[in-house]
Amino acid sequence: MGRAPCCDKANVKKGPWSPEEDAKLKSYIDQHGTGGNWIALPQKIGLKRCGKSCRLRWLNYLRPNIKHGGFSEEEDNLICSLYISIGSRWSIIAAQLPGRTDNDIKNYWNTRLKKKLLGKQRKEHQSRKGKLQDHHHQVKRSSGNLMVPNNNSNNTNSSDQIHYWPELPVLAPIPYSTGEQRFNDHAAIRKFLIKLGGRFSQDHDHDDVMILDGTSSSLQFPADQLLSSTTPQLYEQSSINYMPSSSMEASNNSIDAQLIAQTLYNIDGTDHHLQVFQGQNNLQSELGDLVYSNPQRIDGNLELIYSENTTVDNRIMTSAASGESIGWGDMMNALISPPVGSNYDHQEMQQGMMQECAFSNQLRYPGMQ
DNA sequence: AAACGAAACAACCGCATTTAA
DNA sequence: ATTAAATGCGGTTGTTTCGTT
Repeated sequence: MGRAPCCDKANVKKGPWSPEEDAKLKSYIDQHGTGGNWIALPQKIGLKRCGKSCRLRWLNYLRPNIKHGGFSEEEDNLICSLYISIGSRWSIIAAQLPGRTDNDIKNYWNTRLKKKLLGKQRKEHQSRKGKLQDHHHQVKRSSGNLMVPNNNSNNTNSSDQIHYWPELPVLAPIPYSTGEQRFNDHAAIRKFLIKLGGRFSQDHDHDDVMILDGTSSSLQFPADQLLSSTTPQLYEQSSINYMPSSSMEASNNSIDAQLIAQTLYNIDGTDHHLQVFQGQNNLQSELGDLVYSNPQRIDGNLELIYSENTTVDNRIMTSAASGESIGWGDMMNALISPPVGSNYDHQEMQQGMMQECAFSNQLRYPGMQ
């Protein structure tokens, strides 16, 4: 048995909205609000529209302070950064961009932003391909631990650091340009992170305090998996206490929560973003320094995020280049697992990572195994 | 000027989640 | 606790606009 239809399909108008319909809907909602019932609303005001259609029209076009088009570089960066972190959760991404709707952002991503990034990426890919292969062989010969860059090297050119494990996308801080509340709001952060799978210590018996942007929410994430994989260790920094969870069941949602927390942390407009890199391996520190001392690198095009040597492997680039859509699963796999069939030595790479993480964890948690 | 294709935008559809009875 | 309705979301499709030939 199928689901009951939300409206009488035969009696509802479809297609573009006329100015009259818009006016009717807008004036009613302006005066009375939605009444908490979209399904009943069209009948009330004599619109032959499905309630869902009314809702969509209101949310995407009629409600006040909606912006269309003219995305700034700042917005581009934020969208890309969040997409990398949480995937195609457009409503969440939209919540970070005042005046933007999820539909708008989704369309913008699908029609322009993705191409813009991939165009850049492909150019980079071509120019670096030869360089990368040469250097990879060199490193493999000279070092047993790929995670540890040569400390003697003063070379901060990112193209010479690309042989190590991919860093997470890191963005220069983007100051909020409006007074609108986003994740500065305690309740919003809480709600959002709970939704993504984070837990608050008041719900459990913990006193761990994680502070995002000065907000003293108490959060805890089962983050073991990420700590032993690719994520920079954000959580133990001076403003954030991370306690590794005893659970090994780090869900995707928890990973999402961490990633977006990190993303938001990185872009929250304060200067403590540099702490993200403390306690990490030298490479990540250097990359952090590099990024923040050289915002041009990522300004407007996010080359770091999509450079072929860092986060996105050939599987994605191939599918993207051929016009296929890139799924979040693919993206995550590319971030968390090494590229299969690439030039990287998978096991060697992972082993190096594990060693490096164990070492840095030992430094940070001397008493812990 | 017409035809065509690509890009951009608007809206729909179906599924998942939330809410209320 | 259960269930149906309402809502929200993301993927997809349809339509319009723009640029090129």
